[in-house]
Amino acid sequence: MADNNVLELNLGLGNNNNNNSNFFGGHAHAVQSPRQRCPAPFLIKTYDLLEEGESEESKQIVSWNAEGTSFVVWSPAEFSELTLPRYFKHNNFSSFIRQLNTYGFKKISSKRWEFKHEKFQRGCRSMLGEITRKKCEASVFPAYLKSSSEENATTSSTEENNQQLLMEENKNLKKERLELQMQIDECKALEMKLLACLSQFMDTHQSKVRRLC
Amino acid sequence: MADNNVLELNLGLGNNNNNNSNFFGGHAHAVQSPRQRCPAPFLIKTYDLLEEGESEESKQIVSWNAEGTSFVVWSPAEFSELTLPRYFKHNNFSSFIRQLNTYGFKKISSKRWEFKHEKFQRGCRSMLGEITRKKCEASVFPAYLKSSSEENATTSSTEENNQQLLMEENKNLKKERLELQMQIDECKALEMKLLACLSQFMDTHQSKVRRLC
DNA sequence: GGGAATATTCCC
DNA sequence: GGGAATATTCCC
Repeated sequence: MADNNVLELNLGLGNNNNNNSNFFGGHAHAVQSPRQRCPAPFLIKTYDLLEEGESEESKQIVSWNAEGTSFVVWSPAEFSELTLPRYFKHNNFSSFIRQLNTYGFKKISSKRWEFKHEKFQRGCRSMLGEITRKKCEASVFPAYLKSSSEENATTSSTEENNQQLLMEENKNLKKERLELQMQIDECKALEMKLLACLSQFMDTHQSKVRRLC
Repeated sequence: MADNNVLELNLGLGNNNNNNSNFFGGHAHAVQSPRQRCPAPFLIKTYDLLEEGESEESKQIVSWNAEGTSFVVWSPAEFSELTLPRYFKHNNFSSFIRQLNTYGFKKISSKRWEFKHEKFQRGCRSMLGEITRKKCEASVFPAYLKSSSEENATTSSTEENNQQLLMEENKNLKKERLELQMQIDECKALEMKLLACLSQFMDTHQSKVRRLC
């Protein structure tokens, strides 16, 4: 067990940095409070990759837009071949896009590979912590309760409403769990009785037959 | 959308093969019938890596045991540095171990890094399809509920944090409900069998006694 | 775009 | 060893 760690190599061979947690002294998955978290590795890497691209040549591959409110991948081919593997464990443009979608970025041009997220802007590294991964759950919230845009300021009434519904459902689920558990206990008790009955019956039968013979 | 594919590069740059699905013409996550599936990429790579190691030098790094019923990583350091990155997207021995555990391999020696799985044996590539990933069964309460005081959340995010915890707990409760329901179904089925058994036994007994009297 | 599977990481 | 988060892949 402890041996694993001894044997682990940190060669830092190349195309990625495995030491994200070192930088932020935190655990990527500690507690998921939506604000003020250390940003996800993906966001930091993407931000770094844009910051690094201050030379003219790299700007032809990927860069912020003029205002620094979105970014453009000018050359997806070079970006995939040269940039991605230096930051990630792959060179697939579509995997990069998948991550952008996961974190709520929007493609804002049909002509260019231009992506935007309210909290992802040049010079605002500290805002990255406010970008959260989309949850895959969603079944908890009825669709009609969801606000139309995720970027909206949270209307407190909706939120309270949601919370109340959640607590209600939660309470019911716990009650149901208790009932199910009791059902199981009953089932098991009955099972025992049946088995006892069967075994007793077999004994009786045996001796009765023996007596009769 | 379709453009993504056009723009994707398959450079085969180096440390990994992204084209598993090509070999098997199947989808890694198609239908999960327990038998006769195309094996998980991890299993194929690990098997390949052992098959490749027929030269004497690579046998000093990793090899099957004498009977071909388990395998040994003789040199974890070289294995991590040289072998792993040629098959996987990392060079961490512990990540490799994590995968072995996920697929149900057992460490069978305290002195060596020797691992065994009933369905993972030399010359039996076709058995790999019978090895399945372990399912992750979640406990109802998220781990982070156990530690009482977490990082100091701001008053505004406390509520959101709360909500997230609620959603998490909710999700887990639903999962547990399903499991309990299944337990009950099993219980009931067993009950039926026992009752049938009992009644049949009584019939037999009755007629036997009647005949004897 | 996003659902869902597998892979990798990090922690206990 | 395994839980759980993030990353990567593959498919619709």
